[in-house]
Amino acid sequence: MRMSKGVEWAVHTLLNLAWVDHGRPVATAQLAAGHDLPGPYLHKQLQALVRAGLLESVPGARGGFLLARAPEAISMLDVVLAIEGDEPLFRCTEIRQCGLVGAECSGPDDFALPCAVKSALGRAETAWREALAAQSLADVGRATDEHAPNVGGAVRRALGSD
Amino acid sequence: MRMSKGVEWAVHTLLNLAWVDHGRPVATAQLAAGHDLPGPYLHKQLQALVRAGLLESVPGARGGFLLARAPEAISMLDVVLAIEGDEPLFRCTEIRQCGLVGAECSGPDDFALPCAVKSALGRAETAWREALAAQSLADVGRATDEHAPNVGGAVRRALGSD
DNA sequence: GAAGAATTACTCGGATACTGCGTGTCCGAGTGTAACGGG
DNA sequence: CCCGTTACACTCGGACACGCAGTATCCGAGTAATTCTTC
Repeated sequence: MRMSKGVEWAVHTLLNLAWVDHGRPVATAQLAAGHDLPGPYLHKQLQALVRAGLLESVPGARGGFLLARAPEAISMLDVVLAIEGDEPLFRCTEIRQCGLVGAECSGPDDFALPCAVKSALGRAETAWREALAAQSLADVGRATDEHAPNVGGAVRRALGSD
Repeated sequence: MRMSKGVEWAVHTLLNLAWVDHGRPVATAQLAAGHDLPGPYLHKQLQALVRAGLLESVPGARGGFLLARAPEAISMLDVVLAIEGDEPLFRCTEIRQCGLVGAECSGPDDFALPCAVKSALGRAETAWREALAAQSLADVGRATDEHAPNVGGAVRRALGSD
């Protein structure tokens, strides 16, 4: 149960696009070179971000990708769900109703309420999602600017020159 | 990034052991029949719970497994880590230091502090772990007893007869 | 010199192979039980 | 009748195949810029 590395790539790429911030789109090859990532695979992740509505794609010569919304309106949860999909971490298969134990539970209301295991794990997952939703791309960028003020300029030098 | 189904099996099996609660161990075949699970694979998960210190194994004839601690002392986090391993969901590969952007960041302190992306995702993971650690096996069992009082007796009838 | 059309080069988009982990299974080592024989 | 020994059956423990999702890659469709021709 480990998160796909595409999430890390997506967040850094979105941050780079927020830093560059000229009206022109940036091509996949430029974004990949920025962090030495395999271009075709990064391209696949960027497509997922477009489908999720986080990026705008510009086709044709001198095309590329640019942010579809302001960095304040993009949460970490949006990025994770765009890459990983919106399926829950824990999916209950209702084994409580199977086997000898399930057969012994003949009462009509024994399974009326949700499975307590599912509820317990679900509460933890809700806390995780809320913590992700509470942090925006702008927050992460601001934290980086405060801790390492040179990074923003480095991104503009590496990707801003066209 | 979905959780292994072994987690669901482990929690239900631990709950069943807590309900049965006679001093004698319960064999894998009995536990598997309780929820119609594939015995050999459940056995593999139970071994992981033994390695994590949640179960005691009793070898030999009429052997099996029994809880190593009281249900109040077993948290949902213990179970998840025992099955899934204690590696973090998000592992930072420090791509911020790679590629053109990393090369432009020549400042000595640009990478001194932790990556902001890692910190942001890590905060969410901490919230998830804390929510899991706050719920014990006894809590889940109590919730089931309140919602479906017949389940405990059903487990004892299905697994308690030896 | 300016306008229009054809060409060109570059980009995104989806469809296609490969690898690692989760899933499922099996057999051997070890131990407690039970039966058996002797005192 | 009681005790020691032997054989046994059952259990756990780790090692061995299979399938699917993540990983990595490629080529085709589409578009904007460019260039050439014509007026």
